[in-house]
Amino acid sequence: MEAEYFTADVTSDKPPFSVVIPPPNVTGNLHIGHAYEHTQIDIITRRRRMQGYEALWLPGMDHASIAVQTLVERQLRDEGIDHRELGREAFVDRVWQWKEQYGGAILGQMKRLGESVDWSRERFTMDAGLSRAVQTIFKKLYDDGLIYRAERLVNWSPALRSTISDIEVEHREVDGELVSMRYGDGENSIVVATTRVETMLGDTAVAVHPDDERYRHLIGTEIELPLTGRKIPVVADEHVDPQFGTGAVKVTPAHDPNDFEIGKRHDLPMPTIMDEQGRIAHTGTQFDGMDRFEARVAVREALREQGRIVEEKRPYRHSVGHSSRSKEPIEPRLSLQWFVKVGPLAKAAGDAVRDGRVAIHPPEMSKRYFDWVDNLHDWAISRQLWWGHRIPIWYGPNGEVVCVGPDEEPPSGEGWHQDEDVLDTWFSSGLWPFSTLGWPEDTPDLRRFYPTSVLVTGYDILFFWVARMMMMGLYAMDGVAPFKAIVLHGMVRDAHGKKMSKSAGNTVDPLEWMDTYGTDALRFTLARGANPGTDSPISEEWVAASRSFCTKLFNATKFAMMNGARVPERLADRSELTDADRWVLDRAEQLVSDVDALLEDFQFAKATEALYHFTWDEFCDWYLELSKVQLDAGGERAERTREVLGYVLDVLLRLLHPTIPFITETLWTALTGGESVVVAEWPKPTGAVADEAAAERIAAVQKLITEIRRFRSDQGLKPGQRVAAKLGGVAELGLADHVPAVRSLARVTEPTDGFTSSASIEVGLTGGTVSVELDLSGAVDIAAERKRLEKDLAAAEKELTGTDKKLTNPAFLDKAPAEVVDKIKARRETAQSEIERIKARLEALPQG
RNA sequence: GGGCGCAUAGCUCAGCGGAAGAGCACUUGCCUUACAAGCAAGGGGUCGUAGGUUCGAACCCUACUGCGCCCACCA
Repeated sequence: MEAEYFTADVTSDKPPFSVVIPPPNVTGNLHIGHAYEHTQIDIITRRRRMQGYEALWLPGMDHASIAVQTLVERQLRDEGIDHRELGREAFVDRVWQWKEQYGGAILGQMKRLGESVDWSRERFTMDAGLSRAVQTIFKKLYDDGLIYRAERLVNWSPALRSTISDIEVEHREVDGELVSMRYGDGENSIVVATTRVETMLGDTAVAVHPDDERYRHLIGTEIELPLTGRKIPVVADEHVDPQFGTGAVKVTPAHDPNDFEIGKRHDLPMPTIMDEQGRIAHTGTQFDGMDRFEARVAVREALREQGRIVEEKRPYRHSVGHSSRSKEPIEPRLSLQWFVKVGPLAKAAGDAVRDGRVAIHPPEMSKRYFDWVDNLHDWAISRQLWWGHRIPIWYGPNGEVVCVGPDEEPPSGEGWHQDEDVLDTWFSSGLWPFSTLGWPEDTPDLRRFYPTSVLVTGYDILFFWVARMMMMGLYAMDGVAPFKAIVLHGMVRDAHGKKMSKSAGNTVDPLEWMDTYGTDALRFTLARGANPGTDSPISEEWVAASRSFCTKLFNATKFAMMNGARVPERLADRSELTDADRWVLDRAEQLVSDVDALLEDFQFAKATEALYHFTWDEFCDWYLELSKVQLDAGGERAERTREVLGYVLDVLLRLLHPTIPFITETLWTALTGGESVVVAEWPKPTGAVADEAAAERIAAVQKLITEIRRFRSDQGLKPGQRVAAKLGGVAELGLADHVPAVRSLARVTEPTDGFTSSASIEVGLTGGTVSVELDLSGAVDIAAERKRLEKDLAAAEKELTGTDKKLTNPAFLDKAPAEVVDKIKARRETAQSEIERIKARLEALPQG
């Protein structure tokens, strides 16, 4: 157990900080999506810990009971065992075996991601403690009249032989058929249409609109229902749209939601004509025992033989609800189920976000949330499964119904039995933020960590889980919402933004990448793609690039330490530091405040990007190179440089630690001699005022060096080849101190006695021009030089035209803010002088 | 049927009213004493189309086109 990661040093006065983390995949695999999510959570938590908060995770597992049950059923089937014959208790044992088998693997994988969690078994769901929480909340809801039992039409999954909830139904467009058929005969006949012909066996009426003249004479009469010999009434109902189809609707109350409502209004019988596996049953016809799809064909052909088929449209494209777990079309089925009355719960859940007590990141996602909680149907919570929390209701021999609380003895004796159903998996998952903290007991954890600080999860689970936790939390915890912030991320996609799926073959195994490139490289890649609320593509190439970054960081630290870098007690006075020192310190200062603000706002991608660019483009490419010159100078200068190197690296490694914990731990402890960067202090801005003048001089040096390098490259000089050069105008611009740096980085040496200027370049800087004369001691590539100058000239002329156009526009001068006008004016002047300079150079060039 | 989002360099994405950006890929030259998993230099975009607002639009508005997602009990 890695307790030191989150329980050690709990001595600060910082408020507690807790995070709810979603569970890994029930199959036991660490999916790349989980690596993505857990990386974000770990970044948040590690930063908080460095800031001195007492940070706690509430890890979850096994919440998806239907999926677990399906998996174990499949496993049993592979062994040739029908789980129904196994019996309930033996089945539950199997599930526990399954958990033992896969649970451990998941823990190992999480640890490799660098996560620091108490994975002790007590925190896992389905344990006694959590069952107690489930029982307590059920009883409370029951006593408050928010749980009721009713016969309703529910979504039935014939494959699972269980109810599923509304949100577990996926609507998909499928090619079906629309069959119109005649009921009754002659004058007393009506044509109705359906996509599910087999349901006609359960029809108990035909409905028409009350004002529909075509059918007025039939209302109240009875017509014959084919194949069954039954007589069914024609009823008038407002629900029927006279414009649609024939204006007449067959009514199957037990197998269609609309028809159920019509059936209730007209007090129609509601025969169920299918069994729990979706086979026709109890109709007394030859179709009994047929599967529903088989029956669809058989019934249609039987009607055709009787000449009752009037019209067929095939294919007929329409939307059909499918079970999100087992993928087959769901069947509306009439059955007795337990429901939660969600009205007051959903209202509270909506209000908590509406009035700002809970913030959703990114805020655009709030609308989806409101649409959902504001239009919620009552929640069917009973499931006809064996794995899950059983409904704590006992039935007595004389029709008694008793809800048993956690400290109550269930009634025993002849004829008493517990409800066979288990609760919807989201019922217990909704309790997560407080049941994991020991609720219903009044524990120290609960007092300290509820409400939790932040929930990080995918937007795909907003309705399933987030909204449930909101409802349950607010209800159980006296109106205190379970978290202060909800951070929604997108899905990890492949390199081309395609959804990852096993069938598309574009899934990735994060463990393989971790082995090849390192865990930090994977984490860095995932963090770099983590823009709130949007999907994130990932590819192996990008993980490789992240590994390069880690290597770069390693080498930079190695270089600094080889040269004696050390973290100073306190930095030397600014007057003892060079422009380069001041510049890099100011940049680091800026980085601290940028990264801190971005992480505070859960902008992982931007924070990671800022760290990447500072490390590579500023620290490595410029400061390390400049520091070589300063180190060569020796003495105090070198000593100060070692301190700046140490200081900046220390800050940088601490800033990077939440994202790439492993390499930063190694480098930071080596550099500082500190115990562990995990418990190091999170960098804070020092409040130092940036030295603008130093920054400007460094920018000038960078430009000068780049221009010389560009010239060298154009002239085909090898990077290592040193060339004598005279630098003119340096002192006038206050850059005299930087000459050694320019010479070192641009690889130009002091002119010697035989110096002959064979080429020269001029670099325009703010405040003046530096001229560089080079002794190439050989032919100068005049064509290349001309080409380059012409390109620069074209750019400058374009700039002049653009700025001129603005400055000659009176409306612009009149209406644009003064600072914008000044900026454009300055740009125009620069362009003007550039053009003159380049033109002079071109004229001076020998003809070639 | 309702709602939301996205169209910017070859690919993946930032930028969201005042000079078109990054990473990868690409071209050229380099084993320059931290790093070839590297260094240096460079090429590449009328910011989906058409209108409008504005001194000024990738950015705001309208329409259109093409993608993607969510929600939904019309036979």
